[in-house]
Formats: sequence, structure tokens, C-alpha cells
Amino acid sequence: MTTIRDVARHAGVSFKTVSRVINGEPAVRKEMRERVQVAIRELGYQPTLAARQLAGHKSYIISLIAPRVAASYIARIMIATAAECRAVGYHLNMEVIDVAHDRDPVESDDKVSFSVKPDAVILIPPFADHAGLIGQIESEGLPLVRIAAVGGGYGTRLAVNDENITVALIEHLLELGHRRIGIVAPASPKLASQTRVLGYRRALLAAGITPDPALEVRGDFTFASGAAAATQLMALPQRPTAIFAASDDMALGVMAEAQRLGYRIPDDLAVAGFDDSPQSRLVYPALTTVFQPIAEMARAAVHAAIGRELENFHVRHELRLRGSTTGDRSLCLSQADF
Amino acid sequence: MTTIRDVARHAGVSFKTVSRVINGEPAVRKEMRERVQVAIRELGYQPTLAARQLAGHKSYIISLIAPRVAASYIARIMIATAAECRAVGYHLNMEVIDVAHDRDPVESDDKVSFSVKPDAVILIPPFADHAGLIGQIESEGLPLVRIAAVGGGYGTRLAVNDENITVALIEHLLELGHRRIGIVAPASPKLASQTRVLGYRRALLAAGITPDPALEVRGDFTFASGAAAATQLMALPQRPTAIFAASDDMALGVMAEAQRLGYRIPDDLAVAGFDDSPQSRLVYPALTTVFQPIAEMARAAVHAAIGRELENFHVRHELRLRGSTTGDRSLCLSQADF
DNA sequence: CTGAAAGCGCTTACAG
DNA sequence: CTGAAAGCGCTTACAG
Repeated sequence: MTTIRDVARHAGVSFKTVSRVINGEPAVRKEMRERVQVAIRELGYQPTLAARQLAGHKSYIISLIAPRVAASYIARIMIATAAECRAVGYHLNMEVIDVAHDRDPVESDDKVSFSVKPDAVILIPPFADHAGLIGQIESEGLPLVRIAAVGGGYGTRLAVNDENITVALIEHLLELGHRRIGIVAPASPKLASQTRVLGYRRALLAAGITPDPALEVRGDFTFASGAAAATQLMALPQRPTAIFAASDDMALGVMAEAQRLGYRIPDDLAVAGFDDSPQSRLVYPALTTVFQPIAEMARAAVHAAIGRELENFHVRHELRLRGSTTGDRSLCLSQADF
Repeated sequence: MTTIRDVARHAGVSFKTVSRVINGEPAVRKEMRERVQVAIRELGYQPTLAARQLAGHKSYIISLIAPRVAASYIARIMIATAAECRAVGYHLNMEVIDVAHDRDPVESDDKVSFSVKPDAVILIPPFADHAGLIGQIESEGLPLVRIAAVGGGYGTRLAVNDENITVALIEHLLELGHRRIGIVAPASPKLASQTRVLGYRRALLAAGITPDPALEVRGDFTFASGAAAATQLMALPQRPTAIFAASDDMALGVMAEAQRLGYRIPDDLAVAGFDDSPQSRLVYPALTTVFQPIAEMARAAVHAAIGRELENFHVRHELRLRGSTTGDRSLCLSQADF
């Protein structure tokens, strides 16, 4: 294996100088630096992370703790975080937790381990507010970034507020003439996505409509829960003419169930979701939804995790108005944003 | 930080004995072993991976090299691999490569790095046959597992052959009375999924139908390419009454385009896909498709990577017959398999 | 079955 | 701007 000493010999400098070049330390003459860089390239040298970590107390590893679920939101965060880590010279350690088995990620045998000694940890929903994990990470003394966290506590919170964009989405439905608009709301109160419910209510009130509790049904972000909500809402004495679901998967459940019951989308029922997931484009009619800048959030999280400033960071939501509300009959052929 | 010496002191043994217990070496008295294990638990000790790696030439890290694409197939492999790594006491290092920018993962600045010194590497499509990457991994002397690889060469090949299950799927369409069956085939010849085309042709021939080249259209696994294929196929003088797409995303493109053109599914056109992706269940009617045991393949890959035997390993494909061919009007409410 | 020595490939202070 | 010493937390041989 090529080591720092091989590079030093090849470049005719002390191995310490090589170390300085690798770490971008200023105190190296330009000529030396270039000589070392040539040697590194010629030998194909890659510093051993483990040695750097042991000596320098820095691992260049970030751990992402994610649930083992099929949600595209999770997959998109995972991929974007991994890509961003690479971009800044870090490595991503993925810790995937099986939430289905209901094991405590802190206390069970299968608990999350920090033996890779990451430089920082990123937590995403539904763990962003998991007190046990947060406590464990704090006691390990690890920097923490919590994406879409609601509560305070240890760590940097990357808060998202979906209220305003949801207001805009509901206004779109109101402009189309809908007055009875149902919502499939997040069941768990401790989620950032609750701001979507606030936006829904605010938009209705602003239009002079009193939110009807019968039109608010809970879901757990799955397709099945969206379908069940649709069954319930469409059975109401005064059924809604539009339904907003707090996630695309639930919205697709609403759409499918409505179609199964014989309603046409959007003629009989308009449907809107949230996430701009890849699957929101795969149905006919395509689903109206809200684009969340997941890649940018992942970038921000990685930068926050390693203590770098990120310039030009804006969490810019965007309405994606499509056939499921507008009646537009074209397909969505562009690739999904990441 | 708690080190091996702290544990030794706490347990009243030499630190070498602790090391032996951690590594499960046999030469330790049962009593000693238990004493050490208690100390480890009491102190919450977790051995530093970097130190073990440096001293023992073993990192307990597996690298997965994956493309940065939105395909659920990729996300499912990623998640399953990460979960399996955890299960066997390893850590997953994710290297996500931006294929969109067309940068060479071996030669570009952004090339894949092995500075984490993984114990093994796992390659998935479309990299499973990437000669450059395979060569790099071989020259690093790293064990390699290639999931769904086609060609020979360095590394353990986890081959999949989809021919037989595709035959079964086409037979299902034939039984429904379809005689003109179109296919959206993989464009790239170097993919394991080409076995799906072989199965398609074999099933037709077995039924006494000569495959019609006009009914074979190429796609690149995206929704858009499926939609384009449908446009083309449905414009044929003798249009097909059923279309099999070699991936679910392409099948959904076929379905959406057909619906847009006013055809009813499956009355006017039956559609079938491949993957049993989560999104295959999110549409109405639900998509007939083939379940691929991705989680089991990931398990097998991880075990092969670390040189362990995996008992009871079967790549068991399964037909998932749903409304897009059968006309069944129920929704698919169970969670997707992983 | 248990222990003391050497060393993995680097970085961190500290000199010059 | 550059170098020689010490040490990060472990495992690998080698003794006993």
C-alpha cells in the first residue's frame, strides 16, 4: 500500500510536508506543494482515513440515521446527503433502523452504534425529535443536525415551515371554485408537517370558510391511510370536491380510492399532495403537489454538520400544479428533481 | 472516551484479554469473558473502528457504489444493504455517483475513493459491469460483489436470471387471450434485465406466436421512455392489446400515456411491469408486475462480501397479478416488501 | 489460557 | 517554512 512516506520519498520531502499538503495547511512553499501534489497523483496515493482519524481525532465521516421505510422522501434525503458528503470530501455512514420491529434504537441490542466515530450525526424524520437518540448523541459529544425537527433541544435544527406554501396550494383549490376541501393530516402531532394543517386552516379562514372538523382526517403517510381517508371523506353527507393530502403517497391513495369508487379526477374530485415525489409524476392525471428542496436541505445539513457556512441557501418550496387539480392532460416527462 | 484499557481496569484483567473478548477469540476462560462483557456493558464501551482497522487491517466497512437516480430499485437495494450490514456488525459506506453529469467514476476529479479502506465493495446496476470501476477495485485488492452483473471478470457475481419468471408473466397475458403483446425492452444490451426480453420471446414462440420486431420498442427505465414507447406502439397499424415493460416505471409510463389517449386499463390495454416497486401499488388500477427479492439479494451480497456463507438463500421471484391485467378493482393496501 | 512489545499510518504539538 | 518525537486505540505475532 502507498503511504505518506512513499509519497514523501517520491517527492523528495519529509513526510510531514506531505501531511501539511493533504490537510491544506498554509505553511508550505508553493513549489513544495506542487511537487507533493504531483507525487500524490503519480502514486495514486489516498490517505488512510483510519490513521487520520486516530491521530487527528477527525474521521471525515458523517452518520445518517434513517428509518427502513419505502418512502421516497427518505430515499431522496439519503441519496442527496451521500452525494453532498462526497462533494465536501466526507464519507457517509448510513445507519438504517428497522422501525417496523418497534425496537428502541437506543436501548435494544440492535441499538445505533457510533463506533465509526463520525464527526457529526444527521437525524431525519421520524427520528429528528427522538429524545433517546438525541440524548445518546449529545452524551457522545457529537455535533448533531436535525432535519425537519419540531422541538428544541440539543443539535442544530433545520426547521421547515410548510405553512405559507400550503396556503398557496389551498388558494389554488379555492380559485378553482372548491369550497369543501378535505385534508388528510399527519397523525403524529410531533412532526414539522403539522404546519401543513395550519396552512390549510389559515387559507380557508382567509377565504371566509370555517374549517369543518369532519373534513380533517388523519393519515400515517402511507398510501393505505390515504385510501382509507378518502373512503371516509367521500362517504360524508356533504362530500368534499377537493382533497389535500399532507404527502404524495397519501394523495395517491386518495386518488386511487376515488377512481375505484368511480369518481373522475379532477372533474369529480380534485386531489393535491405534498413532496413532489417521483411517483407524483407517474400517475394519470399527474398529481398537483409541492416541491420540497430536499437536495438543498441535505446540502445545508451536511454543511451545518461539518461547521461550514453554506452560501445562498434558500429553502424554496414550489407549487407544482398538474392535472389532478387543473385537468391538464399532459404527462410529466421531465425527470424528478432531486 | 472509554478505551480498551478502561474496560480492562474495570474488569480487573489485562487489556489484551478485552481485545480477545471483543474479537470472539476462543482462548478466554468463560468466567473472564463474562467479567469483561459486564464491564463493557457497564461502561458503554464501543471499540474505535479506526484503531481496529489500523492495527488489524480490517475496517468492518463495506462500500456500496450506487448511481444518483430516483429509481426505487436503487433506493431499495441501498436500504436493504445498510440494514444487513448493521445486522452482521458492519457499517455501510455509501458512495453515490452522479451519472447525470457523465463523469467517469474512475478518471474524473470526482472519482470514487477507497480511503475508508472498506473490507469489500458492492457494485449494483448500472455499475455492476463497469470495467473501469471493476479494474480499480481489483487493483486495490478489494473483494468485490457485483449484483445483477452480466459479464465475467473480477469479483463475485450475483447473477439474476429473469427469463423464467418473464415467461410466466407473458403466459398470464396469453391466458387472458392476448395475442399481440408489445414489449418495452432495455436499451442497453449489457444488463441482466435483457433476460426479460428472452423470456418474452420464448413465451410467445411456445404459444405459436412469432415475435414481431415492430412490437419491440426500447426504453431507458424511465417513465418518459415508457410513455414514448406506448405512443409508438399504440400508433401501430395493428396495435397491441397488452404491453409488458421491463420495469415498473416504464410500465407506469405506458399506462399513463394509454390513459391519456383514452384507452381504459385493462379493458382496452393490459399493462404489466417488472420490479414490484412501491409505486406499482400506488396507481389505479394497480400494476401487475414481478416481485424481485431485493432484500434477499442485498443480504446475499453482504454475506458474500464478508466471506460468510448464507443459508437458505433463494432468489425467489413472484408474479404479482393485479388490476392492470386482471381487471381486479381492489387497491393494494399492504406495505411494499423490502 | 494470559501478558508485554511492536507497530498500523497518520496528526499534533514542539523545535528549529 | 520544515523536521524529529510522541502517541491516537487497537491487533498481531511472540512469549510464558
